[in-house]
Amino acid sequence: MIAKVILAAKSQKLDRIFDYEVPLLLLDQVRLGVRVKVPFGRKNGQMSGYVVALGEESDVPAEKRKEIQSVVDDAPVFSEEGVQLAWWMKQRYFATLTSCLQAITPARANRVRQKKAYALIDSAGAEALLSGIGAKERRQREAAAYFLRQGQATAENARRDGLSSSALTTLVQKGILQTVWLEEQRQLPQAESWEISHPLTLTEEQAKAQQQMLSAKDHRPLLLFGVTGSGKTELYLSAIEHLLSQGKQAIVLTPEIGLTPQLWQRFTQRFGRRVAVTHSRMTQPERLLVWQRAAQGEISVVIGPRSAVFAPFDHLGMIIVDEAHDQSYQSEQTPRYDAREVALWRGEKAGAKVVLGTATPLVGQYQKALEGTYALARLTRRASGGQRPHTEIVDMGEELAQGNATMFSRALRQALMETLHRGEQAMLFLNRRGFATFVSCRRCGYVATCRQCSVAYTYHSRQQELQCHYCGQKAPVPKVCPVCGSKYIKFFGAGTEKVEQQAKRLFPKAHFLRMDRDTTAKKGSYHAILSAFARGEADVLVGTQMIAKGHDFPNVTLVGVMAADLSLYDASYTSAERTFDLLAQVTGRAGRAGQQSRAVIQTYQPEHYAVKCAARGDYEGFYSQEIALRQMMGYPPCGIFFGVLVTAETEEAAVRWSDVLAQAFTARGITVVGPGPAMHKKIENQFRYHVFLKGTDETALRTALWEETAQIDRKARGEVTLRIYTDPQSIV
DNA sequence: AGCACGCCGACT
DNA sequence: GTCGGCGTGCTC
Repeated sequence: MIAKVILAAKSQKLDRIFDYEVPLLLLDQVRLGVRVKVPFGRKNGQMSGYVVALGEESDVPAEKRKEIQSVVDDAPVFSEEGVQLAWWMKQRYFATLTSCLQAITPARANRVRQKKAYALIDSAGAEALLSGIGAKERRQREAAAYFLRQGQATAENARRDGLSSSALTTLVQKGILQTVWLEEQRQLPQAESWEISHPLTLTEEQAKAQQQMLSAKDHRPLLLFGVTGSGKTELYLSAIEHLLSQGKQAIVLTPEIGLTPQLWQRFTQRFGRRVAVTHSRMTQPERLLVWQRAAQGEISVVIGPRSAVFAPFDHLGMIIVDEAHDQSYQSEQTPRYDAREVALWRGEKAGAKVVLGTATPLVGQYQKALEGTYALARLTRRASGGQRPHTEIVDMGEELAQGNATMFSRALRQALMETLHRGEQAMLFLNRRGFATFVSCRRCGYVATCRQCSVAYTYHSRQQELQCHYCGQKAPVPKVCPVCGSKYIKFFGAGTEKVEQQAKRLFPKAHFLRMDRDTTAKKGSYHAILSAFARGEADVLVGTQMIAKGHDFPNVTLVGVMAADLSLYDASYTSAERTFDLLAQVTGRAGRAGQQSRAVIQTYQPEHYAVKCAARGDYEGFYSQEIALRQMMGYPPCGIFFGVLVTAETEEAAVRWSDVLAQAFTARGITVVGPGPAMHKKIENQFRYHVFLKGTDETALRTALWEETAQIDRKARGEVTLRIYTDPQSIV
C-alpha cells in the first residue's frame, strides 16, 4: 500500500506529493485524511504530513520509497471532498496545499485532550487475585475489587478514590488491567432551554423567494436581494426547516462576530440542539467538538463566520451567506480564500443550494444575477412596515464657508436636538479608517509618525498619549515641534472620542455610549454596549462601522453620518462601492419600527454618486454608474485584476525586485500597474511595494504569476517575500 | 526549508 | 594543494 503524502512545510518547492510505503503494522490506521510522521531528506529527519490519497501505484521507484513512521490521528481530519477543495483553493488563491488543508481542518485537531484511564480486561485474573491470601498485595486487591465493580476508571478518578497508582501499574503489567486513552468529554455551549418557535406567515414576496430557495429544478445560486428588515432571517429559518425534514444539513455564514449570537438565538429557538455555532473566540477543543459532531451527523446546522464554510457535512443541502456583501468573508491570512467562493464550490459539488442574502449586493454579484448566472429574488418591502428614513446630504465645505467650523452641521445639530427632545434615540457614525486624529505642527507641517510603520500616530485623549494603530507602539505627545521647535502643536482630524466629546458639549444632559475598537476590547463588552443602548440606557450611540450592521433599535429615529467621504479616500477601486454599502447600511439603522425617522449625511463630496445614490436608497442607480466605471477601467467584475505584494528589509530591495517583477510581466505583454509603495509603505520594519496586473485572459495572468514569482523566489533567495493577491483591493 | 555537491578564486 | 563562498538541485 502506498500513501500519497503532503508535507507540512511552508515552501512552495516542497508543496507536492511524496509517496510513502504503508508498513503492515499501520495498515488499518493509515487512512485518507489522517496526519502522519514520515522520514524526509538525507538525514531522514521526522516531518509531519497529510495523507491525501491511498493506492497501489507509484511513479517513484520502490528503492526510493520510505516507510511512514507513525500515525497522528485516530480519525481523519478531512475527507476526500476536503482534499479536492484544498487542491482547488491552492490553484485559486496561490497558496500551498498544506495551508489549504490547515484552513479546512479544525485547528489543532491533534490536540484532542485525552485522559489516561484503566480498564479491566482479565476479570478472572482479578477474581483470582482477590481470593488469594496473604498480607502482601493489599493495594492490588483493593484495585482489583474496585475495577470488578467499575469496569474502568480514569487515572484521575482512581486516584481520587484512594487507589495506589503503583498497584495499578503492577496490575497492567500482570495483564489484568489495560491503560486506555479516553477523549475528554466536553459540552458544547448550549442554551439552557428553548421553546420551539413557530414560523410566521410569509408575505407574497417572501413566499415567492422561498419557492426559489427550495426549487429543486433550478440549481443556480440565489441572490436574495432584500432591503433591511424585509424578513430574510425568517426565510432562512423556514428553508432550513424544510431541508432538515429531508435529512439534509445546512451551513449559515455570518459576518465576523456581532451578528452571530442574535441569529443563533433565533435558530436555537427554532431547531434546538440540532444547531451549533462556531466563532473566532471559541477555544480549539470546542471548535473541534462541533466539527466531530457535524461529521457524525449529530448536528444539522452550523452557524458561524467564514471558517464555518468548511463544516464537514456529508448531506449538505444549503449554504446561506447572510450579509453576502460583507468584507469579512475574505480571509486576511493565507490562504486568502473568499468564503463565498468556497460556498459556491461546495454547493456545486454537493448539489446544495447557495443563497446570498444582502440589501446591497456587490456589483459583481448583481451583475451575475442580471446575466442569469445567479437566480434573483427580491424583497422590496420592510416586514415591519417601516419607512426608509428621510435622508439629507449636508455639504460640509459649504458649512465651513458659512462660518461653522465644528464637526456638527447645523442640520445635524437641529435634528439631534429634536430627537432628544422627543425622547428618542440617535446614532452617530464615524468611519475612522484612514482618518485618525493625528498630531501636527501648524508652522512647519510636521506630523507625529511611527518610525516602524510610517503611519501617523493616533492621539488617545483618555491616556493622553500617541499610539500607532499598526504596531501598537505608544509615544508621549510632543510639547514643542521636534523639527522647528514651535509651540503650535495641534490635533487634527476626528475620532469617535472627539465626536462624543463635542456632542456632550452640545447636549450636556444627554447620555452617551461609545462603541469602537477601544471600548469593545474586552470580551462581552460588544454586547454589553449594544444591549445597554437597546434598553434605553443612553440617548446617543457613537461608533465606527461596528454599529452599522445588524441590530434592531426600534427607538432610533436619527442616524448621523459624521463624514461620509472618509472611505472614498481609500486608494482602491472598490472604495465607492464600500462607501455606498456603508451609507446604505447605516442609514438603514433608523426607522425600523415605523416612526418618522431621519438620516443626515455630512460630506465634503455631496455630488459623489455613491453618496447621492445611498441617500436616495437607489441601488440600481449606483450599480449602473459603478459597473460602467469598472467596465471602462477593466476592473473586476469586468476584467481580471491581480496584485503582488513585495516585502523586504530594505526599501532598495523592495523597489528593485518589484521592478524586476513588473518588467517580467511587461515582457509577457501583460498590462502592469505600478510598481509603487503600498498604502502603508512600512509595517513592522518591512518595506512594502506592490505590482498590479490587469487583463482579460485569466489563465495567462495566472500562469505568469506562478512562473515569475517562482523565478524571483529562486533568484532573490530570501531577500524579499512575495505574496499574490487575487483581491488586490485588500492590500493596505 | 535544509542539505550536499561542485565550481571557482584566494590562501597556507 | 585545500579551504570556503555560494549557485544549483534534490528530497518519496
